[in-house]
Amino acid sequence: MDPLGFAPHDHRDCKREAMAAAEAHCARHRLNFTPVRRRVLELLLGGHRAMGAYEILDTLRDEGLGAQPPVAYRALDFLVANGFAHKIERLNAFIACTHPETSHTPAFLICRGCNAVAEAHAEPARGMLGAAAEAAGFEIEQAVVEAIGRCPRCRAEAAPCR
Amino acid sequence: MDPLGFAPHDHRDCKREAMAAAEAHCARHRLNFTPVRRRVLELLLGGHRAMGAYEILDTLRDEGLGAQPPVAYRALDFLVANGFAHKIERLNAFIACTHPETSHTPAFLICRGCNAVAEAHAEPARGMLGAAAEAAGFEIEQAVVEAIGRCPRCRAEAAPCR
DNA sequence: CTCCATATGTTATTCTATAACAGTTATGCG
DNA sequence: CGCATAACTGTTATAGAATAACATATGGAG
Repeated sequence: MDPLGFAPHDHRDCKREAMAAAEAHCARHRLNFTPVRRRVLELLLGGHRAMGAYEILDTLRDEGLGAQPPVAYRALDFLVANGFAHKIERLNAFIACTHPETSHTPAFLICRGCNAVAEAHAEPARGMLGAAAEAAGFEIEQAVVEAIGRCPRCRAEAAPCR
Repeated sequence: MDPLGFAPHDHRDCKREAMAAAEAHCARHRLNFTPVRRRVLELLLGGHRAMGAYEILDTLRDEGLGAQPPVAYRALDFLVANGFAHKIERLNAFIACTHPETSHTPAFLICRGCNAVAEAHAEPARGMLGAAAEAAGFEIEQAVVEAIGRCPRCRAEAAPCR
């Protein structure tokens, strides 16, 4: 559980930009960017890692923004539905989207050492999977692509002499 | 929750073959294919669909093979670790592998209508994702690829006139 | 103002998963 | 054989993830 993206950068910048993008998107689409929703996105952006719903809920509770699970889940549902965050199925956790607005099929690189998560692009509907689906008569609407492995930092720690 | 593979076939056959393959693999690798493990694989093969750990546990309990969650989870862990079954992260459920022995990177087609799951091949480590990982210095060890959509049957039901 | 949609608050429950420890069986080795 | 050890099972307890159901508030649209 550490920085992220696997490359150091200014978190404040990406947080500020992402919040601004979310504000703009909500204004444009008449979406209700309420305090709870805003705060949850801030938490995800600030944590800059995959966070469990209950971890987020703890903070909301401390801040008087809601004490029960549905409060957190509703906000997370909103963020996911609007592309501001993604769910990492493998971790049962959520992470802020690092490039919203861009239409994308997200793929994730999950480090099994430090649980850091990087978001990448992938179009699984094309390529082998798409072909297999078509052959089976299956219509792909959405895809979960999550690679588990080791990030540069953890690889370096594990095998310093390589 | 229905048949599977999206194509009708003789379940008895695939069940018998898969059990035989598991027996052989365990014998060859000195793995302990105990009654609980055997029974859980049978259940997965017989159900021929993604099954929750607690659904399996219910049956084990009825049959006097174990009443507590760890019993089911341990057996499932064994089956997954040895390639006899896979976990469907999206459903928090487990499914028997339809072609064990073959080394493979499984990908799944999950129907959101009936929850049927078909197993396909995919090599996400190649292609776009592999390139992105390499660029990030990330070493992929394993990947979860799950496509959500509609199977032929559910597509037909939903849009009979298409 | 009233109705309706949207969002929040709360209770309760279900499902998923694992930690921790106790007992039991199987196996290998001296 | 007898013992040590590893592997497996049994059980208790708890943590974590998710949602159903219903109550309340709030903010427009007509």
